[in-house]
Amino acid sequence: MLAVNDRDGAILVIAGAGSGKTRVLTARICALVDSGVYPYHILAITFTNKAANEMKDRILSALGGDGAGVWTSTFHSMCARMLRQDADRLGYTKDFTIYTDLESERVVKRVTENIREADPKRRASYLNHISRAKTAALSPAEYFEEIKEFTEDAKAVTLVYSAYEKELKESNAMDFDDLLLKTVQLFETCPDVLERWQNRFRYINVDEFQDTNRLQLKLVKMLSAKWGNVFVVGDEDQSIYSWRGAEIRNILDFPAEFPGAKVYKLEQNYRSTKNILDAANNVIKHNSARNAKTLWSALGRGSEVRYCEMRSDREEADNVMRSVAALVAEGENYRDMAVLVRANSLTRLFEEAFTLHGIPYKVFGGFRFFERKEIKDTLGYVRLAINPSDNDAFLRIVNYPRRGIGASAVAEVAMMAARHGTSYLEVLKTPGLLTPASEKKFAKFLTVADNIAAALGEMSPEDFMQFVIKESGLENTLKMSDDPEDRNRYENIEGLVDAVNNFIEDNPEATVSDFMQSVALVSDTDEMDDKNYVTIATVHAVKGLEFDNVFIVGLEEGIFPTANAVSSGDVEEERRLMYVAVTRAKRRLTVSWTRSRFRFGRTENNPKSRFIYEMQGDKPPVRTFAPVQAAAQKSAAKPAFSGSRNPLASFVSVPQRRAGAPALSEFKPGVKVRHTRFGNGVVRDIAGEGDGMTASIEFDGLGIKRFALAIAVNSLSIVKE
DNA sequence: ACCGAATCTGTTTTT
DNA sequence: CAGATTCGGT
Repeated sequence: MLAVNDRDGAILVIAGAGSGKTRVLTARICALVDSGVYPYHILAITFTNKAANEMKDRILSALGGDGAGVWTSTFHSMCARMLRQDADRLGYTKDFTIYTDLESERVVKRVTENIREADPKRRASYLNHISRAKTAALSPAEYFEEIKEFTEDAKAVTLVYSAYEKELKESNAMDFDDLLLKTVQLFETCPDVLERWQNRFRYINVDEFQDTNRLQLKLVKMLSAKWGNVFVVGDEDQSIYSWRGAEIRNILDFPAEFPGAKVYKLEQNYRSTKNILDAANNVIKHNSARNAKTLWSALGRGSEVRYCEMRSDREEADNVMRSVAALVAEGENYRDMAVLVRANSLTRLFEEAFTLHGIPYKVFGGFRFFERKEIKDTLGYVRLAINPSDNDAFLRIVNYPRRGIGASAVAEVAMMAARHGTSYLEVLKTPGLLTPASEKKFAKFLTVADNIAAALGEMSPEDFMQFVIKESGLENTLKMSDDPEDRNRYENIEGLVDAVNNFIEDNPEATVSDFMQSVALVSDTDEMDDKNYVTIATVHAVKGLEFDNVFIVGLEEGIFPTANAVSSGDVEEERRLMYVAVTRAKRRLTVSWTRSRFRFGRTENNPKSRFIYEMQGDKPPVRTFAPVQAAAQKSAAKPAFSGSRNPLASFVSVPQRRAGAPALSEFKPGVKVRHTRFGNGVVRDIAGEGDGMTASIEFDGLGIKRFALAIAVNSLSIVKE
């Protein structure tokens, strides 16, 4: 291919959906190496860690050991790695903590309480402003000048921003935007560092360029300034992160930014059948901010797109569940199916329907393992051991588990820390700063923190993690607790040890510190694997992925496009999102909407999405597949199977058991159980055996539901009396 | 300091 | 509706 063999200079490849973007990038890198470029001099930046790893694997299998020198990573991981090396040049230590937005939110919340002008309710807005300011590389004072004319609370925003910055700096911490911003600043203030990296990265390759922001563009420009070899791939029609600061301009203006750049277009789609592609093209052509291009496919027409109008959200979930079962009956695999939603909250009914009928699934987008409170709390101890200045970690764990330390005691520490310009932990360590009564209160905690910090350098990551769980007192507290939720929490914490193990297995040289960094930067899709389950995900989470069978659900005005987009009149990004959703499908696409949906405690009746009309194009309205009404009603009253004669059992594949899941033999009539979604229940009846074993469980206020135990066991625990 | 009950509120997407 | 926050009682 032309683009691939064009070695030097700036090159932009506009690559339509399914046109083999990643393949082009990999082929390009292999071609570079073949032409004599040292792999060591090649940088490849992707959007997710998973994509980075996949690319690395592909390069390795194409080039063998030679490929190992190519550096593949995301912007954020790359910056974190660079900053670790030279953090001291910016006044941080190498052990700086990466604050995810959860931490940022906590900081803003705390900071807001001490600022008279600030309204605690506008937290989200402040965070937004801070991110925008950083992405524009503006200090609080500079940002104030920018916004003062049209922002009512510009003063408050500025105060919160600068207090936030102070907190982070004092905690030796950086947020996501800082990772990019501080790297740019490092390059600006330390030309020697920049030159070192320029000499290393002589060929820079960037995937998903349409989703880069200003700082990322700046980084690319700085790094490539010496050699001028930049190869970027992207598609403005798939730009779906403008709300996070991504600039479509980066790709549209690439030729202007990099004079002499060559531009290639890839318009052949190798992924989807013609019917699916027509639908995608029909949707996207309604957008104006784009370089017109039309994807074409050499594949056949394939199945018609299915349009399903449902009466209710439950019926919609039921319909998808049935379709999945039917497809599996035809020989399709769960792993080749995806249910795509606009918002996380819409996944719920699908989870319920799938659980109820024994269809294995995984949800991506939304709450992640590492965001669970108990996990965050446990990691708080690790954070404080690695970075003793991390005040947010201190506040998180100082009274968890309960040590009788309340707000007033903590306030005393905060005051002394401010007065003496030290970290909270340092206040505890310095004799005489606190009243004797407080000092006594904190003594236990201080010992724990000291012991954990001492253990950090002495133990293997795995032993250290175990030690933290014990020493912190979490093990005792949670194991002693009679709240069944706590048992679950403890199991999750134990899962953390597994996570550390897995990480060390993949990176034998890695330290706990490396693990912590990876935790902050993992994304949902990084966890995807090839096990046999249906993917339930937000459209954002499946960018770059493909599935044979795709269901796009909830296609109603106000949902997809969202109410916000509709009222602000800014529907183009929603349309690109729809385009991304449609183009995930290879062979079969089903879209559905419903006339009534239960949301926020009330029933909504929204008209079907404008995207439905657009998809259908000039073709006569495509036949709408009505739900099987009679059957749907019946099924709502009764599970689709009963006893051991489970018609699904023959093709249900059993997912991997969650660690600590109860043995199937533990389920007997009369046993009390807890389901992660349905709550507490009692087993009424058991039928079948082995993997085909099913249980009827009566839930408080929800009636009796029947489960395929081998699958549902992951969501069930036995409640011990 | 801590617990539970009453009350409020917010609901798009995430490296 | 569910999660967070506030409040009042111990």
